[in-house]
Amino acid sequence: MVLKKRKYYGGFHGLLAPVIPKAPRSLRKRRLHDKSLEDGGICAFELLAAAADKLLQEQESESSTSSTGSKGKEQISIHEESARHEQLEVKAKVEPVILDHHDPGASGAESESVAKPTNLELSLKELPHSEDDSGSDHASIVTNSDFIKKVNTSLTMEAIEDKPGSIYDVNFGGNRAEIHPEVVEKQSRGLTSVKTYNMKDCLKPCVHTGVSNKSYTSVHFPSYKDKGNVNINIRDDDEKYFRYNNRSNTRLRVFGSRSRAGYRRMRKMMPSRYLKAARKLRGYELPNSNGGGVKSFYHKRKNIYMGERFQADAATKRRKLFHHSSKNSYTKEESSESISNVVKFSIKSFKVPELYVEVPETATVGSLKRSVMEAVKAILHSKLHVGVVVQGKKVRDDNRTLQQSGISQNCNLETLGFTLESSLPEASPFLGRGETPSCNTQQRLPRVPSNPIINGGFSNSSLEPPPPVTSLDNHLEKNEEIPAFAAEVTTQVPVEDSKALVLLPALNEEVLSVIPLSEKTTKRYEYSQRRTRRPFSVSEVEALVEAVETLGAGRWRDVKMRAFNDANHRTYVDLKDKWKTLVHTASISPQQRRGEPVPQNLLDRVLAAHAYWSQHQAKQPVKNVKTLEAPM
DNA sequence: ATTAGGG
DNA sequence: CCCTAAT
Repeated sequence: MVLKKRKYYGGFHGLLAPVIPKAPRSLRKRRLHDKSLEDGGICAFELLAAAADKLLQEQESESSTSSTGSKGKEQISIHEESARHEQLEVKAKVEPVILDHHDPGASGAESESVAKPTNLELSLKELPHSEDDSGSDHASIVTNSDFIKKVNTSLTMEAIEDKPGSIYDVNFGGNRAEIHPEVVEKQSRGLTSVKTYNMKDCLKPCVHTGVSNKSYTSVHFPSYKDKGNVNINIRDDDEKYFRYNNRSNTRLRVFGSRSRAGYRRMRKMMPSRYLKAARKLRGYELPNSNGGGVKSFYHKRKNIYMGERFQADAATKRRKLFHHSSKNSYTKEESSESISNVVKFSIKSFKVPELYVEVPETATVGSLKRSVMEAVKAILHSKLHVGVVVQGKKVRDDNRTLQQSGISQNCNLETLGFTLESSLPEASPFLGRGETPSCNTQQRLPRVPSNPIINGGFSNSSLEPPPPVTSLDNHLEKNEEIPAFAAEVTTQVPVEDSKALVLLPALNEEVLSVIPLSEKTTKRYEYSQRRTRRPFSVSEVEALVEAVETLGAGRWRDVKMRAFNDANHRTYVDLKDKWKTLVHTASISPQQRRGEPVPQNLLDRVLAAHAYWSQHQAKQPVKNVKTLEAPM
């Protein structure tokens, strides 16, 4: 309904908000010395980066050595030196089957399909224990793997199929292999530390053609600070993901699930309550519940032809739910024995606001690493706060009791949520670093405040800001379906009464590089941005007054059609509101009025019409317009 | 989808 | 303008 409403009159003008420069960059300047860097949180990311590097190096250096024997077998070993040190080593032996020919090549010499074993080794060392137990335990970075898929040195894992336990396409710097999740087994070797996971030896030549635009790589680092939990999830839009978890024990898990590609989109477009409903419908449960923190969404795409309202609406609703998108999984237990009911919460994980990393395909892993790092730092640098969300509403009053807040034994778990919110300075601080604008860093629809977007500090983005409508092309391969993601990253520019959808690249450069959701920034962008303000012009007021005089106050739908049928950005609700303000304006002294002054004669008419319709049954069908107009 | 009001 | 309850 609402959606419809917006669609109906929506148009997208409202979305045509000025591009808001978003991007804090100053943060990038901060170096590894930052305290936050030393936090576990950051290390986690480093791990990722390190892993990527390792993979790369291994791939490049190893030419044909099969260190572990079994050929055609992938192996990922995780060494757990000790829970204390949390030194982890992830080894992955992969026998690349084919090198992507199209690969511009990490090393041009390998442009042929060559089967070479690759030994991948990751060392996750010294996961720092955090000093404080505050909420910066988790950090999540979600990247659209499209950006790195074609990077020779990238590491990507994506589900090839949309079925549970389907095959994962693993790309280690150009070497591709497939992994069958269901075959992954854990082979614990002793209490000590080496746990090996064998992926079925199903390496198969896999030519990478095109890219699934639905792929997302998610790296999740739950609190490893104090608990040493580290999660690395790599999932695609279909919600499959690999996860490395070193909670109490090291585990590697592969999750496969039904397609939830749309879920993400849905989440962005729908009010949480709807999402919940959707989830329920599908009987889907967030992986989050087990600490994973990876959310998936089911989305029912709706036809949209006039985007403004639709998106605005969706975004808007979304925003309410999770203040900062940081959602968490937790469990609540009840105590039947307490004197006064006790509510126990077992929060298994927090998820920081999602971050989106957007980098050119040509970016290097190193760049990606830096980008991620920046993002993490941005978040961790700020103080984190915990928010409590009950039934989609944030409980701001810390003095309220749980009971008063609706958090009782009987409360539905689904209605309770915790969020981690960071209070980063302004986004601007993160901008900075004159980096080459990444070709397509774009802002999201004005109405859909973007998630933080991290613009990798890549320098070779030769891409020009894509022209309006084609901007999406940069993100999508021709035949690919336009993912919601891309759409959301698009910026629309207001066009008076235009129904055309105009997508523009964000203002160039100053493209934000890192926009972590933060108390402040998020507030501004939240999940949705309010429509750009568009004061009524005198002529509009005049039209409105005229319409109300004839139709009466209350028949806004008719007023809309009569006087603003072509003004897509004026909904009947807007007209109703405007009338309200007009009545108010007309009743106050001119000195108290603001904005473009409305001719007194119009205000007089407003008062007259208001008085008139207040006494008459406004809603009836057309009345004697004369009656009213004469007097006026 | 609209209307009516509060925020 | 946004958000919602109530139609």
